[in-house]
Parts: sequence; C-alpha cells; structure tokens
Amino acid sequence: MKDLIPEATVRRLSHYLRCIEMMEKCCYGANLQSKDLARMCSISDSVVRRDLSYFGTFGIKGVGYDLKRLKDSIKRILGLAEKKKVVVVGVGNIGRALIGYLSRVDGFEVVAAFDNDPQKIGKKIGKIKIEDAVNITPITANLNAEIAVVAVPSDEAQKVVNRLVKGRVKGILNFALVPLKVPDNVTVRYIELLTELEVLTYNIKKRRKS
Amino acid sequence: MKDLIPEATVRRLSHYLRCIEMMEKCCYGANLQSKDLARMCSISDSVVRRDLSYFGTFGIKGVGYDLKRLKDSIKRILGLAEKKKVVVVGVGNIGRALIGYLSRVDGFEVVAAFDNDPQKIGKKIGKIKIEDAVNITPITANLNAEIAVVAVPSDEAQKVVNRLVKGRVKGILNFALVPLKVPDNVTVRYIELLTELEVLTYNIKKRRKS
DNA sequence: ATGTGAAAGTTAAAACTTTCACAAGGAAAA
DNA sequence: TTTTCCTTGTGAAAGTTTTAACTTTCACAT
Repeated sequence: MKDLIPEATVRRLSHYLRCIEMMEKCCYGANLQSKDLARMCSISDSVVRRDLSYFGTFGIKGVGYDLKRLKDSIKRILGLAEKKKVVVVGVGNIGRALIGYLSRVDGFEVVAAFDNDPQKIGKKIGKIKIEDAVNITPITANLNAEIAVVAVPSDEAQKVVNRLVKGRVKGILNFALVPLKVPDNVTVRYIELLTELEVLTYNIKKRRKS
Repeated sequence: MKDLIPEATVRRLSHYLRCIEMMEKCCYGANLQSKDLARMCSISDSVVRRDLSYFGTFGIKGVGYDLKRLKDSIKRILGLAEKKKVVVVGVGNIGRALIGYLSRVDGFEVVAAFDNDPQKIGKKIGKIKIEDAVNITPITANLNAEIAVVAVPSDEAQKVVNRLVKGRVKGILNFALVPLKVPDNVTVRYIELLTELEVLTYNIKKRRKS
C-alpha cells in the first residue's frame, strides 16, 4: 500500500497539537483558525488546511475550528487517544532526561527502565525501578508496552532491540548511531545528534555564502 | 538564492561520513563503491551517486572512490574541515549527555557550558567549567564559538538564544519545544522528542492497519 | 427569508526529489 | 594497442510535495 500522507504533514500535526495546547493554556478562546496555527508555526495557512484535509473535515467554513474538537481529532489521527506505554533502555544521561521529561507530559507514560550496569539496577528514578536489561523481553511483554526508547551505546543497540522485538514492542526511538534491523511490523525512528550538528554546520557555511 | 540541494541529501552525506568512519575502523581497504555505502544505508546506489554529484565528481569510473579522499571531500562539503567550537547552554541531563558525547567525537569540541543554577555554576564536567548563563554573550563572543546547543526549559529558551545571537553564534541546535526567533543570518535546528514519539505512534497505528 | 463576508476545503499547477537507464570513461587483461 | 569490463556521473521521466488560487458553505446581519 502506498504512503499517501507526507511525513511532513504528520510532523506538522504534532506541531499543531503543541500550538493548541499552548493556546489552551493562554485562554485563547474556544475557536481558532487556520491562520492562527499558521502564524504560530511560521507556515502558510493553506498548508494547515491541506494537512487537515488529508484526514477529513474538522472546521466550519467562514468560522474556523473548535479548539477542543480539533485537539481531540488530531490526537485521534496520531493514535494518541489513550496514553501510550513507553519503556526506556539505557539509563545514562539521555535515558534519564527522557524519563524525567515524559513524566511531565501527558500522552506518554514510562512504565519501565532497563540498564545493564549492576550499579544502577535496582535503583529508582522517580517512581520507576531500573531493571536488569536481560529481562527486557518478559517485562515488556507483560506490561504490553508498544514503544521503546533505546539510548545505549551503539554496540549494544542491536542486542537490545532484538529483545524488545521479542517483547512485542511495535515502535522504537533510537539514539544510537547505527541503523537497526527490525522485522517489517516494527517501526524505528532515529535521533541523530551528530548528523543534526553536521547539517547545522552545512547550513551555517551555506548561509555565509549566499 | 534558491536552495538547490535537498536537505535529505545533506543528511545522507552525514550518514555516508558515518559509514566511512566505520569502514576505516574495520580495515575495509582504501577503495569503496557507491553500492557499499548504499547497502550500509539501506538505499540504492544511484542515490549515493546523485547525492555526491551535486557537489562535483569524486570517483573513478569503473573503480569507485578512494576512501580517505571521499571522507575529506564530504567533510569539506559539510563544512567540517576543521573542528567546530560548540557551547552548551543548560547542564541538565541532555546538556550533560551532549557534552559527554561530543568529547568522544572528533569534528566538534565543547568549549563552554552554561547554566543558571547556582548549585551548578563553577562545577566542572570533564574539562569544562560551568559558567553563569548571564555571561553567555561575552564568553561566546570571546571564544568565537559558532554553534550552540540549547537544552533549557522552554520558557527560558528565547532569552538564552538572544544572548547567544549577541555573542555571534551562527547555528543553534534547540531541544526546547518552542519555536525560536532569530535573525536571518542564524540557523536553528530543532530536536523535537515529543514530536518524534507522536510520529512514531502514528506510524505504529498505520502499520497495524495496512 | 435573503444577502454578504469570511474562512474552510479542493483543485490544479509549479516546484522539488527520486528513480531509472545508459553514455562516458578509466583500468586491466589480452 | 585494443578490447573488455566495470562503475561512475547524468539526462530525462516519474513521482511526490508544496503552493496558490478557486469554490463552497456556513453564520450572521439585515
């Protein structure tokens, strides 16, 4: 089956959600328009309407969108209707940052953390006890967690991922530098810090010249 | 001036660099071919050649590319010919992770770290002393650092960025959730952890249906 | 009840990116 | 030297995404 929906559109839906949450906090009122989201995201309003129209019709012509209803619609589109369970593998700085961050966000919930350092196993981070990485498969399967964050050294990443896959994880956010092998029914996304810095460097260089 | 070079191409150049470094470590030999890089990156070889051809000709027909020479060429294209100085603002988990990570990577060098927590100011991380964030502008300008990593709470991000811009920073890697305002000659790239998790969730949901 | 204004939803064109297939050209063997 | 082999570099086509302009529809005032 073809992809149909541009990845950029999905990314932007997430941005719209962030904007709407901000609007809610700032007592923005119950109605909003495509141009409001557009301005906040520094894009044009027709992009906003185009993005939404891939998934149906959500607004009222001449009026705009109901803030609450649009928020729920986007959450449903993204699959965020109910809280998603996340396990974190690798409790170094990045793992800890993620755990802390997700505890302050609704939509995701860290339900387990793993490491292979005996110094760390058994300790707690917030409410989460750090488990031995050898138990990834049973614990993950038992908790029914669909999402995993992998923040371990590159040479251990594949081993960890194999265990996660056996534990029926369906999506992985990977901070390691190496590409991971997973079965077809598992999705991986990469956070490539070094690549980001290198692209940034390229952009700086280019900017200077133009 | 038009952009001409696809962003995806620039990202892939960075991946090629990573592959080449890996090949160097694994005693791969002095020669490599587009299909080698292609296989490692799970893309087709014509993509590799097309990407490189945007910038010139680097290989020998019938033979391939000289590993060392291609590496240098890509580094030059990306602007990585000499080490880039990086300052890190916000020494929480993410900041610390970045500092640790970059210390083990050549190409980038963390030359200063900042925080506004009196508990942290004056302490050291590795060789870097944590400075007071109020001094971002003079210290950054003095060190001539072009790149900054911003890993502070969202509500402080803009203030920090203003100081960095005054300190003549040219590129910013931002972990905060909020879009930043910068002058035209400064580039910002965003690492959006929450968006990544949401896109991942969307992909999982879609995968299940197709 | 009707007309008007405003913003959503849609369509078509333009811009951009990827893919494919092959010509060009160098290296090595004959 | 000539031929053969091989892989690069690239022109053109196909496919995708973005942009902008257009049409539709709703709410509200008259």
